[in-house]
Amino acid sequence: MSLPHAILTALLEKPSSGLELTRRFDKSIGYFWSATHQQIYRELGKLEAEGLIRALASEQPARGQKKAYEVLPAGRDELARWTAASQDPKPHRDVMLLRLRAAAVVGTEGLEADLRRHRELHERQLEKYREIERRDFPPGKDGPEDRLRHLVLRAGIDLETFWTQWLDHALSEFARLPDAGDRELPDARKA
Amino acid sequence: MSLPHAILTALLEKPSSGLELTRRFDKSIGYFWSATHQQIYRELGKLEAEGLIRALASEQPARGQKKAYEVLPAGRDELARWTAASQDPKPHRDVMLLRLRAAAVVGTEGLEADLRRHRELHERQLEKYREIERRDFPPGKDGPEDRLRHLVLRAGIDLETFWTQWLDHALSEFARLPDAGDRELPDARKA
DNA sequence: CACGCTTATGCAACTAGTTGCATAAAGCGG
DNA sequence: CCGCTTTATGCAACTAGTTGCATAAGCGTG
Repeated sequence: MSLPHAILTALLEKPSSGLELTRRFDKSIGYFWSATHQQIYRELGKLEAEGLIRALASEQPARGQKKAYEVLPAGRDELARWTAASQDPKPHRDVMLLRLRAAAVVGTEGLEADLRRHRELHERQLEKYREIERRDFPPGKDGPEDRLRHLVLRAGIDLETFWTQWLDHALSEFARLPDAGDRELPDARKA
Repeated sequence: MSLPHAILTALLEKPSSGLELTRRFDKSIGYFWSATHQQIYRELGKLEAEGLIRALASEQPARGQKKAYEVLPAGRDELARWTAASQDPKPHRDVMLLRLRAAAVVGTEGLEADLRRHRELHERQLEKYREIERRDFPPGKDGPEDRLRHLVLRAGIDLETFWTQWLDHALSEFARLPDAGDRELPDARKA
C-alpha cells in the first residue's frame, strides 16, 4: 500500500496532472519508487473517490485536457499516519544475483556481457543522480526538509555506487574463472 | 518470470519437496529471492505440467506425504537459456526511503524509532549471512561454483552492511534536526 | 484543411505476489 | 485410542504491478 502515499507526497511537493506525475516518477522520485502512468491514473481516481485529493477547478476535465490534483487535509493526515506507522522491510529480489547463482549450476555462458552492460547502466544512473544533487542541493541549501530529501538522494547515489563496485568485483572474479565465457561447470550435463 | 528459474536452480542444487524448498527460500536463497509456500507449490505444479521437472517416484503422492521433485534435462536447458539471456535491471522500490521523503513534508514524528528498529533488523540479518559464510565457504572451498555462490552471498552481506551504515547516517542526521521527534516541518498545517 | 505527431487520459486483460484458510497424515502424550 | 501439535500440500480470493491498446485534443506543415 505504498503507491498512493508516494503520490500524496509528490502532490504535496507540487500539485500535478497524471502525466506530470508520471514524468516525476521517471526522474527523481524513481530512485525510491517507480510507477507506470496506468498505475498513477488508476490511483489518482481512487484517491479522489476517497476524498484525499481533488482536481484543481481551473482546468475542465475533458479527455486530452490536463487535469491537475492537489492534496486535501484528509490526504495529508493519512500520509502523516502512514509515515509514522511501523513497517517491516520487504525482502528484496534481485534477478542478476539469481542468474549468478544459476550460473554456478548451468554455466556462465553469456552472463559476462550482461554484467558489463548492467555496470554501465548503474554508472549512467549514478551520473544522473549526481546531476540532480548538484542542481537541487547546492551548498547552503540545508534546511530540515532539504536535509531529509538530500539524505534520500544520497541513498540512491550510494546504492548505485555500491552496485557499480560490486559488478566490478564480480567481473574480476569472472576473469579468474577457468576460461570464462564458453565453458560449463563440472556438473553440467552436455546436450 | 524469475520464480520458476529460482526453483529450478534450487532443485538442481538439491532435489526437494515443496516444504523443503520453502525453508531454503526462507534461509539462504532468501538473500536474493523470496517466495511463500503458496507460490512455490503453484509453481511446482506448473513446472511439472510443462515437463521441466518431475516428482521422484520413491514417494507416493498423497496429501500430507512428502513429494520431492528433480529437474529434467528440458528444465536445465530452460534455466541455461534464461541465465544467458540479457535482462534489464528492475527499478527498485524502498518503502523506508519513501517514508523519509514524505517526512520532509508531513513531519518526522514516529519515524526515528522505526529507523532504529530497521537498523537492528539489518544487523541481525548481516550476522545470519556471516554465519552462512563461515559454514559454507571455509578457506579452501573455492572451486568455480563455490566462487560464484560466494560472490552472491557477498552481495547479500555487503548490502546489509550498506543499509546498516546508511541507517546510522540517517539517525545521525535526525539527531541534528531541530528538536527531532515531535515537531512538524514549516509547511505542515496544524490540524 | 487533411495528415501525422505529440500530449494527455484512460480501459481491459494479464502476470506476479500475498493472505487466509482447508485438508490430511504422522507423531506423541496421557 | 483420543485429542493435540507438527509436517506437508493445496485452493480461493485478493492486491499490486505490467502490457497492450484506445481515445481525443492540440499543433505544425505541405
